[in-house]
Amino acid sequence: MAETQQDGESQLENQQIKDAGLKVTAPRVKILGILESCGKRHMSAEDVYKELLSQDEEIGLATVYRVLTQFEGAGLVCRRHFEGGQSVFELNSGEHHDHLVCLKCGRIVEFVDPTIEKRQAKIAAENHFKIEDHSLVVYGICSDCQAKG
Amino acid sequence: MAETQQDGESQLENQQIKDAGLKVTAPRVKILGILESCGKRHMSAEDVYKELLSQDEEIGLATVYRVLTQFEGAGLVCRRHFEGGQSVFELNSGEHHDHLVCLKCGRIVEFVDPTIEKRQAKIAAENHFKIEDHSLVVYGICSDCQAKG
DNA sequence: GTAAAACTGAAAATCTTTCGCATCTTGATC
DNA sequence: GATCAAGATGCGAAAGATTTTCAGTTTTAC
Ligand SMILES: [Mn+2]
Ligand SMILES: [Mn+2]
Ligand SMILES: [Zn+2]
Ligand SMILES: [Zn+2]
Repeated sequence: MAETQQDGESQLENQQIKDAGLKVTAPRVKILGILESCGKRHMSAEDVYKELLSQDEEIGLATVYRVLTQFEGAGLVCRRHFEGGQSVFELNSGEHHDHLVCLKCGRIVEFVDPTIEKRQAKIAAENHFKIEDHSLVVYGICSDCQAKG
Repeated sequence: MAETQQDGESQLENQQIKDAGLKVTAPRVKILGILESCGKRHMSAEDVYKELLSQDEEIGLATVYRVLTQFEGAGLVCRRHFEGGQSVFELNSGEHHDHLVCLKCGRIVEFVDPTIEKRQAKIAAENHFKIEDHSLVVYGICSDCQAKG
């Protein structure tokens, strides 16, 4: 049917979803599209849901959570647990990075520090842990917020 | 009255609570006592609550959360947000440290790495953030769990 | 096309944490 | 020690985030 037809941009998402081993469905295509082109790199499920609402999409919040969790399992997105309630999701850029978060405005800066990564590996090894993952978040006040008082 | 009498060990807790600017009440003394002598350095509110139940103490879960939050505000304990729902609390040893957590058995190893601390400060400074705090958790499999398969 | 398998939205259920409030304690004062 | 106001407690209810359930729908393989 005509409704099944997708606009050009969706072809990319369709393929990514297929490659991830998931079936191509409207909610998945839509949500991936939002993550890719919404401007905000770090979004909560609620953020995604609101964006869907603003686009008059009939997708429930439960579905948003379900799809984001599936995307996480498939390696398409990463889930982050910063301070303060909700998890935030971001497209998996392929390369690991850590975060600097402003406690006032929520601004996020991403960074990678090879020295820190190496030290972590060393610490894990010294304690006979097989390292699987890590989470480093530095909290502070960004320059804008410092200026504002 | 006789019920008010406290055993010797409690004197220490009483003083710590007073020093923190809090009134000395049975739940506070009991909870601080558990944190100090329960053996587990990192406990969830639920863990503390269960320990209280096992000691036939009539203290509600809401009170446990309230007291732990007060202790946190007073600097007596630190709250940690590891993966997996519940926050865990530990006595404030005075000196900051980070954690290595086993994903299989939950075992926790504490560590401090001056190199990492310095790099974090540098990264914050480079991005014009006034650093306030940070959270570093390394997840892995401990040697025991590796051996078990 | 068809049917099995996978997916969906809405509502209900969980899980952790916090609130509202009537009742009880603590600690300072007489 | 008795008094009393400020502060704490316990309980159940509520909140907020996320997951599960379930009956109807869609996708994909043949
Ligand atoms: Mn990021
Ligand atoms: Mn610790
Ligand atoms: Zn800011
Ligand atoms: Zn282990």
